[in-house]
Amino acid sequence: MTESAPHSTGARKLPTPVAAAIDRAESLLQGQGLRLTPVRRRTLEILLETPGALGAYDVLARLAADGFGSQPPVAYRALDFLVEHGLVHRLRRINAFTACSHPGEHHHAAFLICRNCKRVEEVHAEHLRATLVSDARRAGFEVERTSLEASGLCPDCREGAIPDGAAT
Amino acid sequence: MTESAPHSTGARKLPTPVAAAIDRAESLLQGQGLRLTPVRRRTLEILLETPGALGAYDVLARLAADGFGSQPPVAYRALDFLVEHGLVHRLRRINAFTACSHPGEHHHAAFLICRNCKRVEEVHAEHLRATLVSDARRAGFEVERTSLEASGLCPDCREGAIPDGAAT
DNA sequence: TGTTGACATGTGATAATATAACTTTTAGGT
DNA sequence: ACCTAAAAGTTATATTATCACATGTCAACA
Ligand SMILES: [Zn+2]
Ligand SMILES: [Zn+2]
Ligand SMILES: [Zn+2]
Ligand SMILES: [Zn+2]
Repeated sequence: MTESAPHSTGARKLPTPVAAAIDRAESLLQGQGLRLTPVRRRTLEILLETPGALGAYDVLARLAADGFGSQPPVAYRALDFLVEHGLVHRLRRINAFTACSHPGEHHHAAFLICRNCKRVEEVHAEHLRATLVSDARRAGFEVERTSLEASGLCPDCREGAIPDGAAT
Repeated sequence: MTESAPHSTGARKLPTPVAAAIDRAESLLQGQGLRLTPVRRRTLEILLETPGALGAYDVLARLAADGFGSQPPVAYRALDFLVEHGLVHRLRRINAFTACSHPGEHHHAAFLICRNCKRVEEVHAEHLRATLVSDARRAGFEVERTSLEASGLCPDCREGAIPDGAAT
């Protein structure tokens, strides 16, 4: 129900990147006694198949089209689960979700969101996070979670791009 | 309509911190040919009077109570204007707004948001921003705006605090 | 094997956040 | 006084997110 990407090599055993990511996700979860149920699996696939980020309702529409429930909690529950277990990230600047590009590595990431084509790049941000945590500690504040996001223009969109608009 | 904070010294000329901030804001705007109209002024006051952050609808309710319009665009327009001109920051993790604590200095800030008491601390983040911008440039991405936010526990809330919950 | 309990899913209703489109008012310049 | 542009008001609607409760699935185990 989710095949695509034929190869020029006769080899048709090679899993697509999406399938590989799903397998990896499944192992990760099983190692923690958690289940990648059908809705969750399909939700992750949907995000993996998408270059940019998707809103919860975009995900929901695709899930419903595949025969899953069509009410918001269906999408939000799957998304929340995947976020909680590090397979998906939530982008607060744009109220959207994107598949993690290196799951299972217990990482902290920052996100570069193209305002033109909506593509999202996940970059490592251990150092950013560490700096923020230590700045915070200096103020007596104990950091639990962070949102490190930037919007701007991706490499492909930098030419012929419209200026900008409002503030930070 | 917005007085409070009596002093023990007989001096009653000293402006409150809020009034001072309003004056500063007004000068800053006038210097750019912009107007701090009544709704905008009151909106800024409301945020300045609040230790934490307020949602747009909280602001709206207060504005309406003061005789301004009671429909969402009234609040959103004032808030957007203030954000655009650096007097207010928008917190995307919590869909809320907070007065800038050092306006007019063309700064980039990060925000520490207490999940317990909702208080918000604004910290300088020129270095964080610079790091992110340069990490991004290395990926060919041109940063225009950033959201650097953390949630956790403020100094006052660290004792007797409930553990935590979900993921980043 | 049947019961039970935890987890997962489905659904309807509603809350919370945000914007669009249009009208009226206001502040300033001529 | 008249005109114009910006601001404020208002109605309606779009978008995002959660609550509450019913139903289904599955494995532990009596
Ligand atoms: Zn990731
Ligand atoms: Zn782009
Ligand atoms: Zn500030
Ligand atoms: Zn606190």
